[in-house]
Amino acid sequence: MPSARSPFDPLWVGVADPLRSAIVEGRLAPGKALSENQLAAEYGVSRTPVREALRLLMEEGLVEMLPGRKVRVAVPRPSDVREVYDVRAVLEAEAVRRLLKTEETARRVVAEMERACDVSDAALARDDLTALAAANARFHAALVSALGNRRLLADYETIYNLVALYRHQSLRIEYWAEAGNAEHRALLDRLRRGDEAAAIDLLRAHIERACALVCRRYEQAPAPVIETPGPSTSPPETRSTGREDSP
Amino acid sequence: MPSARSPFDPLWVGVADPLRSAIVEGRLAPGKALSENQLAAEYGVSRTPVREALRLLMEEGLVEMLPGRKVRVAVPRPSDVREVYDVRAVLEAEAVRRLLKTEETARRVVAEMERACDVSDAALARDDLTALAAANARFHAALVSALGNRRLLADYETIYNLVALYRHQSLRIEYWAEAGNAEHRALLDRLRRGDEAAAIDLLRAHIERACALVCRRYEQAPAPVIETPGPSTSPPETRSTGREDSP
DNA sequence: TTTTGTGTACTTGTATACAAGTATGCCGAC
DNA sequence: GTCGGCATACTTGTATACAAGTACACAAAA
Repeated sequence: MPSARSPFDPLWVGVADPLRSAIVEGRLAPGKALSENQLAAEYGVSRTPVREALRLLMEEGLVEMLPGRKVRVAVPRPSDVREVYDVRAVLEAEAVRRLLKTEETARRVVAEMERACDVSDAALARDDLTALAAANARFHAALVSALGNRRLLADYETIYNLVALYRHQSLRIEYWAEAGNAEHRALLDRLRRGDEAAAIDLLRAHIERACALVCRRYEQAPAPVIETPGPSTSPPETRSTGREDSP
Repeated sequence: MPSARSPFDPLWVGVADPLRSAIVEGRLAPGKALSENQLAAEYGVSRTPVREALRLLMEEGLVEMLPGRKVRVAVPRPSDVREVYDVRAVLEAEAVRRLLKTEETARRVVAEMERACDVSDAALARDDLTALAAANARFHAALVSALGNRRLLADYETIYNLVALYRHQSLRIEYWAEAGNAEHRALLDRLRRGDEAAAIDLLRAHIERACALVCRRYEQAPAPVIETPGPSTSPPETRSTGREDSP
């Protein structure tokens, strides 16, 4: 729930929100050049709100500025990927620790995570990738809610957006979903038994595996090419007919 | 070291940097209203760079926007304080864990932390509060460097700025320095012995105590008054003759 | 005295104008 | 054909102009 955007919000949220979605959902590929003028024309506002939106997305790491001051969708380097996954590991591990501190919280959160797993399985069976991604997000959101700290939660959301960006360019969603859900169930098992150390080990291994997979992908394709502008949210994204991930 | 600001940097860093320093160092009190026009005049630039600087500082939590769209130096609420100290505890605890993972790193970092403690003691003996604050920062920076993650490090720096802001309004620096340094030495002892659990317990207790102290202060003085503008970096800050913290 | 209304002097949000820098493509010369 | 140079069409950074909203003070009326 994107926290109820009112029509009285400043214009830049009306630019930042859809732009963020477009990047996170993979409709805007990494390396895509973003022109202030073009975005302004696209969203029917002037450059000023566009600049503010871009600056926010830069803070979030979804957009980056090149030495020549040109702006583009962030092109992740392996070091970035590793750091982001590392942050995720730190936050989720801490969530596990806090989760297990009080039995009642543990029961509640684990139940919610389990529901998310079920939904995830169902979505996978139906081949409904959108629902699957949502269910996965719900699983992690439930876990991380145990942090009980709005600031850490917000950081986690930012990080999770970056993970989504990385993943879109490197893996078929079916793959990580299938492999991931089994590991999620294993984690739930450890949580139910209250085995903190085992749960955290599992979590770290899970995240490290995902990270390695993504990193390998980026090392294979190290070309940080600046793509030509063109209308930014165009669905027929030139070369979009074939999947890009057959090994 | 503020990472070598070149004269070719965009103008807003020339606003954001001194403004951040002024807030963190306590020259701009929480609640102080910040006017774009006034800041623009003060720094000899137009409103545009000022706006970008303010937006950055808002992201960092040093500045906040009121419902009426007025901007002021952040006035911490107890819940904010608790969350910030909590984030700090999470990051420092993780740093301890990583620190103790490899003996060589542990030795190096602990040595650096010890040096910082010595400098801190010396500064305290000389009553040199500036050097003392710097030494304290060095102690924590050494610890947190063990995170080995630029992103976490940056987050920690942001958090540390907020802690500085909170502290300035609530405690005499001598107080927390004196109490803190003893606890720092105790932490070093646990680290040297490689006792992770004890070190983390100590750390958490240390941070929680500091947090409680600050929180209590803010609960005593709950008035989030908007101070009248006036020239922002004025040293004779109206009511600045007497210390505000005799209990 | 209290209350109400209005004007004024602020505030920020947005749009636009201008300046400067950079890449690109074309055209001519070799 | 290839290379050099210039013009052009971008880019962003900054300043300013305009609009709209808010708060406060002052004055007039009850």
